[in-house]
Amino acid sequence: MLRIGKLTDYATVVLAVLADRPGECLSATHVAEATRLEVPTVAKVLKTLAKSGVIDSVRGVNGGYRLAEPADSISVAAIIRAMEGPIALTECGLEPGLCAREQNCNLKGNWKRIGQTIENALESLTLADLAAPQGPGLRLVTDTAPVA
Amino acid sequence: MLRIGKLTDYATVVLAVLADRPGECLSATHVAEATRLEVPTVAKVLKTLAKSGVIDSVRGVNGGYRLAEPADSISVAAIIRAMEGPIALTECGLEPGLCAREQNCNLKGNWKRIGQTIENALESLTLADLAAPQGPGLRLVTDTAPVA
DNA sequence: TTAAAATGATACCAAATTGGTCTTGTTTTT
DNA sequence: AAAAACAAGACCAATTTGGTATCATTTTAA
Repeated sequence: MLRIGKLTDYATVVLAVLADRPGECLSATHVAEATRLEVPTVAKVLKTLAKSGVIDSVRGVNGGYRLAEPADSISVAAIIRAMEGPIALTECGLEPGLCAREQNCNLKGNWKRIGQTIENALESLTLADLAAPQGPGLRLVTDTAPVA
Repeated sequence: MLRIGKLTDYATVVLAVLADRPGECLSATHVAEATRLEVPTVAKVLKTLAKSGVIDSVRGVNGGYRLAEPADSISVAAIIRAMEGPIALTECGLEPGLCAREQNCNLKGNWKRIGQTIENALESLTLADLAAPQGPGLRLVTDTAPVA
């Protein structure tokens, strides 16, 4: 199963809550109650998202977190990147030197392209689309330019 | 990093070798030498691929493995499915009942759609494309119908 | 008929990743 | 000054995964 981590899944749920109350500052505790997730887990997710700039954090009493941008400006790709790092299916697609027989391997470049294509698909899908109950215009525009 | 297992990566390398000699029956040992991978690992990959019908196996002396279909008929999606099972990014996208708050979660359906979109993208890419050194027409046609 | 070559099946171990929790420190408001 | 909330990092446990070894079965060829 081509997969992402559970925390990334949680991240979308958490972000959906924030998207529901634009501008408001919600504490980790509040989000945990809304999502039925454990507080420490939610806190971890929120911190990770804040570190990469997807959400803003406000410290002190009545502090909390809020979206850094409107929900329709936050791409699913950005969320996944925030939680999991660069999007690539194989290590080969990331950095050279990890694969022992890199020079004889004619597949590496193609894996990279596949990853980029998927990333493009996720780039054009936003948090607003995800949060919408059965979002009407959930359209995925993917890679367009032939990768020659 | 949105990822697939190492064995799936190996599978593409292994299949590329088989694609290079259409019709010929290559033993696990031979493929291992060609790919510089360990024999037991290659054997495991080949067996998995054979079980799901991507390649055919021939037992006995001079036996081995060969592609079940022409390389341009074997999709990357089929390879990934053979090695990893159903393509889905989250458990929610697979079977209901795994998520505690499934009924209050408005994201589930959308995750499933994202997974299907990616699967479509991988469906239209074949082993022949992967094996081609710098394949000219590496085009990915993805989900087309708006997911309303 | 027998031996060798090859796959089939299974079990097992070790290591890496991940999910989850806890503790301590810092900031800001009241 | 105290309380509320985030920040940072250490830590542990469990699942998964990669990799290896063992034994059985099939088929060809001498």
